[in-house]
Amino acid sequence: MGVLERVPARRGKGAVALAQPAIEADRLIKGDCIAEMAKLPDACIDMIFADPPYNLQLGGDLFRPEGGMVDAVDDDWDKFDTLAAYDAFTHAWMKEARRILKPNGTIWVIGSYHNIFRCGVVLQDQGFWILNDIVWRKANPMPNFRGTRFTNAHETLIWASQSEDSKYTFNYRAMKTLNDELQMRSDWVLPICGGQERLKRNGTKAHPTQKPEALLYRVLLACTKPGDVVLDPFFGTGTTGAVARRLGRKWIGIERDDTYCEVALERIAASLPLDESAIGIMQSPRQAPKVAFGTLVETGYLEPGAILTDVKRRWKAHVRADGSLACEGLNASIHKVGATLQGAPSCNGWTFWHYEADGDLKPIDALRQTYLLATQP
Amino acid sequence: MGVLERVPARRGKGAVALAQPAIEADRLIKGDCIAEMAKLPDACIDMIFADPPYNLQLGGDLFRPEGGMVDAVDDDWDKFDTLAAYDAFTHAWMKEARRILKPNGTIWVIGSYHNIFRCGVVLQDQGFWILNDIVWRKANPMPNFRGTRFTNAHETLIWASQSEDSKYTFNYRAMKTLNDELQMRSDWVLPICGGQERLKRNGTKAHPTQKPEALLYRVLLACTKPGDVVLDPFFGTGTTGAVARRLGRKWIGIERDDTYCEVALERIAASLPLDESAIGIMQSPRQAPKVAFGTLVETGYLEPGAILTDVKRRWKAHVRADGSLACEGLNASIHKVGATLQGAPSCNGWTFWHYEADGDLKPIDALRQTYLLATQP
DNA sequence: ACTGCGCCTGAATCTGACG
DNA sequence: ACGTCAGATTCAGGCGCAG
Repeated sequence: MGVLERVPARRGKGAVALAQPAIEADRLIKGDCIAEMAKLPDACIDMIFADPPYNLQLGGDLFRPEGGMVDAVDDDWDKFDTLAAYDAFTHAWMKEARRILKPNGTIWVIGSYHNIFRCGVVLQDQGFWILNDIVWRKANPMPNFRGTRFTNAHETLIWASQSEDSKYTFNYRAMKTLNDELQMRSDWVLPICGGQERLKRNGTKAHPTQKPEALLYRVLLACTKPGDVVLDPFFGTGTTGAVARRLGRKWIGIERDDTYCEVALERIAASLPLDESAIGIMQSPRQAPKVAFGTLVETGYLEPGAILTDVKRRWKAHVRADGSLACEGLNASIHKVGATLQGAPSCNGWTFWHYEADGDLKPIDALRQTYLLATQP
Repeated sequence: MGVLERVPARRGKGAVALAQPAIEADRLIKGDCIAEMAKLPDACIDMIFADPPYNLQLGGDLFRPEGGMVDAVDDDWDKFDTLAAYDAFTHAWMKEARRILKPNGTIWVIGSYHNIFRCGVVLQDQGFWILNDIVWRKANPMPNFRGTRFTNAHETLIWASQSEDSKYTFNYRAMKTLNDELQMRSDWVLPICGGQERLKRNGTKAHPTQKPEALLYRVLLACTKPGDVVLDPFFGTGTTGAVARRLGRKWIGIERDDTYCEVALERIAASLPLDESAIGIMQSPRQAPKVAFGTLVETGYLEPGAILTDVKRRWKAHVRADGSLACEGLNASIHKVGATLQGAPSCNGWTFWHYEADGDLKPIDALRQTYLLATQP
C-alpha cells in the first residue's frame, strides 16, 4: 500500500492534520478482537461493522470486570454478575474500536434484545453519537412454537458516529434510489439468510447466526465510499468481507475460530468484485460540481434582462448582468430574493425561480442541468 | 372495593401467600410519579405501561423544505442535564414500579433510540426479565427533511416480567386472531396519532407526544385480563386510561401537569366501554407488501451490471449497485429512466423493463413476483 | 354527492464550505 | 472558532374547499 491520505484533524483541541499511511487491508486476522485491534494504529478505519456475541458462556468467554463492582441494588446477584461481565467485555472492545476508527468514521452494531440495549448504552457512555437505530424486519422469521410471546421477527442495528459534529458518510441519494425514490426508513424488510447463500460445512450450517449479504450490502452502500476500509471484529464466516469485496470496499476481518476463518476465506475468494460501472451510485447534488447562477448569464443560457417568475407567477424578477436578481426594489442573489419575498428563512432559488419556454414554466435548475450536460466530460 | 384476591408468592424464597385488598382503581393521581408510586402498597398492580421522557436533546430550529418550522418537543419535562441524571431518574421510578407490580405482572416501556437503550439496561439491572422488544413501525412518520440520516420511522417498546419464571399473561389466541390467523410478530405497523383522535386544547395539540389508542389497545389486549389493574406513571393525556376503560380493565394514572390531568379526565369520561362486537373494527387491514427495485438487487435477484431492455430492444440499460438504471447518459430509477427515454410523463418500470432468461425477454415484474413468493409467509 | 387539489402536521438528537 | 451565505431538502394522512 503506502498510499498517503489526509485525515481531517478532529480529535480534540490542538490536534494537527496527520498524513497517515493507509492500513493494509483485504485480510483476515486470526485472533481475539480486543488484542488484535490493539495492534492497529489510531484512526485507520472508515467503518466498523460489529456483530458481537451475546451468549457468553460461563468459563472461557466470561469477561471479568477490571474495576470494583458497583453494589448490586438487587438480590439477583448471579444475573448482575453476568451482565456486568458482558458490559466490561463490551466496553473493552468498543474502546479499541473507537480508537482505531477515523474521526469521521462510523460504527454499526447489530444485536437482539438480549444484548443490544447494553451495547447502545456503552456506545453512548463512550461518547459515540447515535445517528439511527435500524430495525431489520425479517421477512421469514422463525415462529414462536410455544405461543408464549410475540414472534421475535426482528433484530436491531445501531449506527453511530464518533461525536455529535462528525462529518460522517451517508449516501442519501443512493438510499433513496434503492428505495424507489422514497427516503430510506429506519425499518428494513429483508429475508433471513438461507438457501444457496447459507454456508454449509459437513452438511450443517457453518455458522449459527450468518447474516444475509443484503443487510451488509445496504449498510456498506449507505455509509461508505468505494475504497473505504471496513473492519469487522467478529468476522464469523465473513459476510462483511464478501460484500465489501463485491462493492469495491476494502475489508479487515478479525476472527478467533479456525473453522470460521477457513470458511470465510474460501467464500471471499469466490465472491467476485462488481464491475466498476455497476458500483456507481447516484451522487448527491452536494457532490456535483457547483454552477453559479452568474455562469448561466455569462455563457448565454440566460440573457441579462430575462424575466423569471415563481411557479404561481406571483412575482416577476429581472435577471441582471452580474447574475443578481431584481424584484420589487430588491436586488440580490436568486436565493436571497426568493427568501425575502416569501418571508422565509431560506430558499433554494434554483427550484423557486422559473423561466418561460414554449409557453411552459420551467425551473432554472433545468438550465443548470443542461449546462452541466454540455460542459461535463 | 374490598374484594380480596390471592397473590401467588414468588418474591424470593420463603415468601408466603398473602391475601391483599384490591387497590382502589379508575383514578388519576396528580403528582410526581416516584413520590406517588411510593405511597402505593407492594404487589398491587397487574401491568405498568410507561412512556417516560425521551431526553431528545434537540439542537436549534429545524425548517421544512417548503419553509415551515417543525414544532419540536422542547418541553421542560424532557430535559435532563446528563445521561447519568437520566439514568438516576430511570432507576428511581423503575424501582418503585417493580415494588408495586405483582409478581406475575409485566411492565411495558416505550422509547426511541435516545433513551430506550438506557431503559432496557436499567430494567435488566433491576432483575426484570425481557420477554420481547416490540417495534412500532409508524405508517406515516415525519420525514428526514435534510437528507442526513435514515427516516426515523419507528419507536421501540420493551415488555418485561418481574423474573425469568413469572407466570405472566399473554393472550396468544387473541393476538393471532387480531393478526388474520398469523402469529403476532414483534413489529407492529400502526399510524401515528392524528386526525380526530389527536386531542386539542385552544386549537393546538394538547400534548406533544400523544400515543395512538391502537397501540395501547394491542398492548392491553395481549397482556392483561379483564378486570386487571393497569398503572401508567407518565399518564399525559390518558391514552392508557381511555383504552383500559374501553377494554374493561381498571386503570390508575399518575401525572404532574394540571392541564394534562384536565384533558385526560374529560377524555376518559367520554370514552365508552367497548361493546364486544365492536372490537373487530380495530383490526388493521393487511397491506399489500411493496417491493422496491433496489431490494431485488440487494438480495441477488438481479446482479449490479445486469442488462435490461424494453420489449422491442430499443434501449439497453445497466443495473447499478444502488438499484438505479444507467442508459444513454441518464442515471435514475427504473421508472424515471423509462419515462425520460420515451418522452413520457411517467412510466411503470416494472412492466417496461425486461431481462433475458433462456433467450426470452421477461418483464422485471416477474422477478418481483418470484421474490414475493419466496419471502411471504 | 363525489373528486381532486392544496394545505397542514407528526417524539427530530437534521448543512457545509469558505473566509 | 466563528460568521456568512449558497443552496439542498419531505411522506402519508386528514381535512377543507372548489368544481
